[in-house]
Amino acid sequence: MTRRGAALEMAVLGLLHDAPMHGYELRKQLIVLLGWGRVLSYGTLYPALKELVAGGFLDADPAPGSTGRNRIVYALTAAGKERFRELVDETGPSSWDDDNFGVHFAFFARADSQTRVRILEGRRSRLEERLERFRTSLVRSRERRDAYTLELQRHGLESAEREVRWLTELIDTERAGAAPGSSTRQAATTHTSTTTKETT
Amino acid sequence: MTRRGAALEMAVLGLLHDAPMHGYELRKQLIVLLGWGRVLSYGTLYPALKELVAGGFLDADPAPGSTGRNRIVYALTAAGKERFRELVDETGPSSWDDDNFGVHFAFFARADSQTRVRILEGRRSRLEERLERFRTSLVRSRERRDAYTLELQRHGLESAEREVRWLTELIDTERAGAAPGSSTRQAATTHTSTTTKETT
DNA sequence: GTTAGCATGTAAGGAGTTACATGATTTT
DNA sequence: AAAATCATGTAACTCCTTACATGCTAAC
Repeated sequence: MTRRGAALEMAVLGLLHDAPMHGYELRKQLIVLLGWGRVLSYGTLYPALKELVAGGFLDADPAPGSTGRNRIVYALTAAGKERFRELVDETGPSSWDDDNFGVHFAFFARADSQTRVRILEGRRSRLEERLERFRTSLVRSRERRDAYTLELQRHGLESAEREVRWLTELIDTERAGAAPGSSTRQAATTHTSTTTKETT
Repeated sequence: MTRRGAALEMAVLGLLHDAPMHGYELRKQLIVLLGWGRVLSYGTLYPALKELVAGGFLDADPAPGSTGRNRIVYALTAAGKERFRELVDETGPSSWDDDNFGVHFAFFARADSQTRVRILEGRRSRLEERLERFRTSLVRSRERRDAYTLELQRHGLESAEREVRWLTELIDTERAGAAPGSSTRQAATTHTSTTTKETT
């Protein structure tokens, strides 16, 4: 029970809940799912899958499909679905960690409104705490800081404040009983039209 | 030569370049220096210091000062100053990594303008690459995504775009031969006045 | 005089990466 | 038939955290 990254566990279970997949495909989906610009490596994924199989959350079937190659298709077991539900319903500190918040958000559609609000609020207070501590330490030590250090801190502060405002908006929307992005914005695809160079 | 976190190494050398310090104090400074809301632990810091001493970059003096307690004050050696200079002048990919960029930026005042521009541009292209890949993958798979997934991705995209704009502004400022924050903005402390709730 | 905070360290382990090893399938 | 890319895995190593162990000093 080596506690293999809770975020990864939840993401894997959530994706396989939608549709069974083999590891290679799963990895690509995982990378897209969250802002994870970082590449999730096989050295992380395969051992994690192995453990989930050992724990009885996944079934591993040597794919009989398509061309009969050596792929292994993973699918959620009943225990896996139950485990995913537990994770989705979790509203403790672990759900608003830097690492876990993104995954929880990605599967918000599976949670009920109360859960969503609790997680969003938890996340917001965590950020506000950090912000507060940061501001105080800035005030305490403003001697001898050059323009670049100041700019770095100003930018950090601004980003964090923006994040807090984003969360506040989401909380308000949620309380009003609506889905995000339904009012003002066009959701995600305003840009995509230009710059479609395929430099792979 | 275990390659102990380049970011930590540079931050330690940079801070001790300004003023000798003992580990406990150093840790607090390190946490403030960057947006590091995360707590840098002693289990990371002390072994790192040990290694820098072993490498000849730091001198460790049992503090004879103040009350004669058991503190160890670290100071840069000549080799340490040289090493720091190397790190400051470095403009390769390592200088625009997620992990290292912040530290390099924090010590920008020590680098010359050319170095600064190179690092800023490197950082920007790295972010733009990521953005491009992200946008393409969004277009490729817009089926079956609920409002929350879309909102998460929209927000991620927006943050990254904002970051790129920030870098562009800095590059322009740098090319014009000015320091950041000198034109429009008031640098860092515009907020601090409101919201001073002390809910610890 | 005891609690809080200063100060230094070590051991174990968690969460991941890189590099390697291997082979099947598809594309050129 | 060669090259690309699909696909699965392991071993070694990195960087960091948590938890522990120790003792000194300041404040209440």
